[in-house]
Amino acid sequence: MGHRAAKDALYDGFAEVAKALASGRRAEIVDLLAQGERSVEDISLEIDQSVANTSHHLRSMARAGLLSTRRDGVRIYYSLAGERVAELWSAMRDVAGAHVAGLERLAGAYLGDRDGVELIDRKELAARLKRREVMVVLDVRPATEYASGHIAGARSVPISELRRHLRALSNDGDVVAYCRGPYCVYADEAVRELNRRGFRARRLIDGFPEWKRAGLPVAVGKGT
Amino acid sequence: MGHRAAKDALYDGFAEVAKALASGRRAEIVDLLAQGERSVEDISLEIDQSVANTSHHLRSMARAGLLSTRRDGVRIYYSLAGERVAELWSAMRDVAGAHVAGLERLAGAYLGDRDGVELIDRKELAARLKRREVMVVLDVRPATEYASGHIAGARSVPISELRRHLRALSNDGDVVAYCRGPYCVYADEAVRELNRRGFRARRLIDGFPEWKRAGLPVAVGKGT
DNA sequence: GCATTTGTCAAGATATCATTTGAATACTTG
DNA sequence: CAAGTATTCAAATGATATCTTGACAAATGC
Repeated sequence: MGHRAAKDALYDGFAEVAKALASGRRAEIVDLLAQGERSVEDISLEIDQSVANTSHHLRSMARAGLLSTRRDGVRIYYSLAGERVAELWSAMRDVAGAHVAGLERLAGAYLGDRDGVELIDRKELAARLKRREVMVVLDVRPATEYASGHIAGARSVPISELRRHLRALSNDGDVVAYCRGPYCVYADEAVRELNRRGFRARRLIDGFPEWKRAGLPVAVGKGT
Repeated sequence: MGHRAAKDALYDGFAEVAKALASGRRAEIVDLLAQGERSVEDISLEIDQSVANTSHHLRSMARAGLLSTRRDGVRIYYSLAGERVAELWSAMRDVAGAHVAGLERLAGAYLGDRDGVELIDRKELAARLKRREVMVVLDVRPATEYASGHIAGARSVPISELRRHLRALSNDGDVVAYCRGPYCVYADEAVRELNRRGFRARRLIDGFPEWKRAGLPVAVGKGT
């Protein structure tokens, strides 16, 4: 094999990783797994695809080194193969967000009108938590995701159960909601609902994976 | 457009970025541009493709937000569209290196036997430079890449001119060679040649872009 | 103006490839 | 062995990516 052929082959090898991510459905899977491990069936429900098709996508990403698996009884759990994969996904999302023509339009179509949703960044939230300000932080992801890791001090209030919890929320102090990441709808919905009910609510600008990767305080388990 | 359709469209948008990187030749281009901007013809020579085909690859990556352009007279210079793109490439390379089956074999075929090439990591080299130890740092990339940015204190000795410079190198103290990145051959070749001539030579484990991104001291210009 | 240099575009040849579905198969547990 | 879960297979579908060739465009300099 000549020098050029060897170089081409090597870079084709790198490109395998990009190929594995070059599909919207697989991007959804990676985004989901950034929250923690999930079973095949679980994933297939979340991305609205058949189990067979989902399995196919998962296998091919695992072959490319993006995912790893763990068997527990009759179930197989997939997760990201490492920290670096999460960073790869985050970089890809940022690059797309910064430059891809029309991505803003697509995000708008999915997330709805974001004008009414006030944002708070990681740094400010972290500082406020550290100063122990009076403030409620709501993790509006499904309970299992909360259990496998959440912002230290946050309460689990899945978006589907937000209304039930509204009564118990005190109306003084701010409310901050967060979910899976910058393009996740749950926190937007929560903030809009809370604002309608008279709370001063904001959403964290991104989500839990970014918080954790920044080395900020996290907790694990079902909590209270 | 339904909720599901909107979500799919958004994630297809993210996947565009991966698609743009999902080819070995385009990966080579990004790796090259991580060293600094280059003209179309220059790039086409480096990746051994026709100008037309190279232009095509460049345009499609620019559309995906990975590259930006600048015109200077009759030439057009392409460069990475931002820091985040360099990070994306680096994450992709690392994930591939850590997991892709057979990548090691491919790297071996391209780089040759690496057993004889001793490595030094960024941290150690930075510490030694800071302590002002007696040591020669050689930038063995082409001179233009050196000029557009290099490790502070390094000397430009393109691999093609290494032999001519050997005589002038003092034989006490260590020699460290570096080039474009972890999979670049130049530094390997330099270290092997230097070892044959009786120097104690090592290669920096990655390359200049990683050094710069780590916030370590860099310099710009032709130097001495 | 006109030739030169450099890059882009359009069309086409070629060779595959990716996605999805449904049925069959494997693996683990009880 | 039966039930539940995941993978694989075969096949249909509908493209898609890469590269080449040749024509065109934009800037420069004579």
